[in-house]
Amino acid sequence: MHVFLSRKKILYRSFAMVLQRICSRAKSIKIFRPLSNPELIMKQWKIKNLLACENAAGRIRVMGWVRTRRDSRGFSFLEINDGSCLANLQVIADDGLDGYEQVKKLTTGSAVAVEGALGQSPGKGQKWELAADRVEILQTAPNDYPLQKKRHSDEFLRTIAHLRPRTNKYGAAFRIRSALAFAVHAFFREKGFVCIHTPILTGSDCEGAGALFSATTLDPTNFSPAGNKDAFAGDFFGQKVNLTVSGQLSAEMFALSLGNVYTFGPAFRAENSNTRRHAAEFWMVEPEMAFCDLAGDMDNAEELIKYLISRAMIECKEDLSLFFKYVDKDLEKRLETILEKDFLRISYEEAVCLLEKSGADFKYDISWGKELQTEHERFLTDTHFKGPVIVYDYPADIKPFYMRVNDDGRTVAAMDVLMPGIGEIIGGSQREERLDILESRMKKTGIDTAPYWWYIDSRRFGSIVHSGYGLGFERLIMLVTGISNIRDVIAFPRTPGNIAF
RNA sequence: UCCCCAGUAGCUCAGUCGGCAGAGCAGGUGGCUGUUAACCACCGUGUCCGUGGUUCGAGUCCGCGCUGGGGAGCCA
Repeated sequence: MHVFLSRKKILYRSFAMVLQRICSRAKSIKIFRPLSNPELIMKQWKIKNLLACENAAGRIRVMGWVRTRRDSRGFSFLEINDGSCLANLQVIADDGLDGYEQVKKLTTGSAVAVEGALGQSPGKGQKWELAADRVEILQTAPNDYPLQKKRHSDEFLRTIAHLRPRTNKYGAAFRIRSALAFAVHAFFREKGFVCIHTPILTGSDCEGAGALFSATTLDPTNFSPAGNKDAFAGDFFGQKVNLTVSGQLSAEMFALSLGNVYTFGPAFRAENSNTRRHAAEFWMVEPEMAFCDLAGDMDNAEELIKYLISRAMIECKEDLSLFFKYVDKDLEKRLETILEKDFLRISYEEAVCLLEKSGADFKYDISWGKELQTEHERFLTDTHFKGPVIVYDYPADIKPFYMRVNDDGRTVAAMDVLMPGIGEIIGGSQREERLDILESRMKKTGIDTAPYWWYIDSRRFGSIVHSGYGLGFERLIMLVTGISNIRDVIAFPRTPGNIAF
């Protein structure tokens, strides 16, 4: 049997055998070996690779879903999409095919496996097309398939969130999301950062950032936690437990040991936020850097955003073109501008001064000590500077305890990266590394220090200057794709009252 | 949570001054065609979001509720 196998295949087989022996206990691991059935040896292609071919390949096999069918005299055109790229593969199904009657009944959404020869297409719109000599119908979609060959509203597609990745726009968005997720890891890896997986379940009662989801194994119909201090004594962890709102505090511990670290994971916030920029479950990128001050923090944030945008523009050209063309006509130019220009850096005080002098008619008055409202941020990014702006050194009273108090005693080394159209995409700070000041700020802001003993403790042993920030991953996808609602850049969005999928 | 807007066919929407419920697309049938959001002809489709009210009469006006969208707050 093995006589006819090539050297390469023999090597591959022996490698597979070794691997199989190693993995013998892990039964779920599948070892891929060259198949013996010559019919199955025919290469199965992803459409992305097929369309990128320089020369026509031999007989090939493609599996995917029918996007549309157009009949002609004696044959049908099938547009097949397998999710590997935005483009469809045009398949020519001749009426001489076995089961052509069934092929003629193929509907949008049906699944097929097609075999045949790839050749140059005489028609406009595509370089290659597949002349099918076999069309295997895997399943015909009934005619109540909700996706049609036309544009649907984002609101409607949210009601069929399980099917929306089958559309051009959502398929493209989620391929871009994947590429950017990978790019996040690539960026930090190239810089020598260590990836830390911080806990999802947390015992800290308040991490500072808003309302929390609690996680419990107790039967909610059987106990009433309100006002009962020991209500969770019999629970899994013996205390009240929440879903994390941020990996920052954990990440800091690792920055103080491994140097530069980052986390990239989900965060959960139980705020009743009903906006296009908020979700109850979202993904956040949180670097923490040892021996790094606020300026270094801002440098890293700006570099990361530029890196991610440029990676998307290089790697997701085809998918991005859909957004440039149909979603936001100014998107391409805006992304190019972000790459070209330095992010403008302005202190909170300067920003307030500028806003006061602007003469603009704001709904909310602005003066030193007040929060910058969305309208103020928007004025800075969209009207005044027309580009990304980093505002830093905010009043201490409006920022959390862990941000480092500046020498003036009234501001903290905080920074927000504001993006045109998106608003705040990054929030970060230099962390308070001085034990006494940290403790006094926690007491001043009324935070119970007891559950944070470990965080405070880290400031006792070789405490150093360090900084970090949080990048809202969905907001990044919104920035890159021009999609204006956060519900449309996450697979199955969680917002108040909505968790159907 | 607050403010504003919307809810009519499977989808996207029109519906005038309160007077018989409409179009395009999708779907079905037939035709035509190397087509490409294919094209042409014909066919069917309604809890007008729900509820209460005003009126001879309500898709249309009013109250309440639900759902969705936009904005604000909270934030990433």
